Amino acid sequence: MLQYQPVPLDLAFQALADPGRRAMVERLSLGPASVSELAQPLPMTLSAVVQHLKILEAAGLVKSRKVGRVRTCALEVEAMSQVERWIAERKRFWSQQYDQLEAYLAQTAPEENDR
Amino acid sequence: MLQYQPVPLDLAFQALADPGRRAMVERLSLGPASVSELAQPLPMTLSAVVQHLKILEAAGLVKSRKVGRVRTCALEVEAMSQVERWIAERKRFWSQQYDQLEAYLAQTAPEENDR
DNA sequence: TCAATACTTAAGTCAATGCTACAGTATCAG
DNA sequence: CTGATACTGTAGCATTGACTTAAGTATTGA
Repeated sequence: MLQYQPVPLDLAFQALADPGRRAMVERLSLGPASVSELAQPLPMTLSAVVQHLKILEAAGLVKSRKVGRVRTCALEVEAMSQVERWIAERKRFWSQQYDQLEAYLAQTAPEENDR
Repeated sequence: MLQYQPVPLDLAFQALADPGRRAMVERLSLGPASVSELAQPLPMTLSAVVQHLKILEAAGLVKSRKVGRVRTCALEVEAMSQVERWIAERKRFWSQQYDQLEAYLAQTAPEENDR
């Protein structure tokens, strides 16, 4: 548990940017599934699902194993946690104020406006 | 505090997928900044930064106000929280097991392997 | 052994993205 | 009033991304 050199969480954010991929993650959050099971509710070919799966795996968000002709996939919770942590840390700093923008502007110039 | 009609977090995830945009968010997590301040450390034109800013604002992650000729930007913590929450909820379900994939496979077929 | 199942891989297409250049438009300071 | 400052907006362009179709390769059940 020394250091996660975590495939820069760049890949994770990029992977989660796609709605189809997020749908796959949602499905996997309920438990492992085969590629076909992942594909079944999605409006795209199996081929496309396999491609998305590769992206999720490259991002470390999903892991899979093939047994016989079936590939079973599962969520990698740790990668999810990394993303979660990044957000939590950005929030920590300035998150006290109800509305930081107004507060900041009021502090320097009183009563000015534009958008 | 009735209901956040939250600009589908699709936009938020998409916005955070870009490294430049995440850099802007990181900067803003330290406190409000002008457009030029946001642009200064980034290897792109001001014009590009403004475009990224629009995407962040459309996603609800950033808010801005123009006073005089300076536009001041700040993080919208609530939108960040929504993203955080989505991840937390996906993690909740199956996250107990150390390695859910192996556990699941072991449960159905013992000792088989491929990748 | 043979057909069906469950992926896999490779092209190829088409739209969305991330930039840059360039041309403004409002302030602001002197 | 003038030149600098701080954006703003629009084209144009080179990539990247999300799919599809088509052609496999293992596995499995009868």
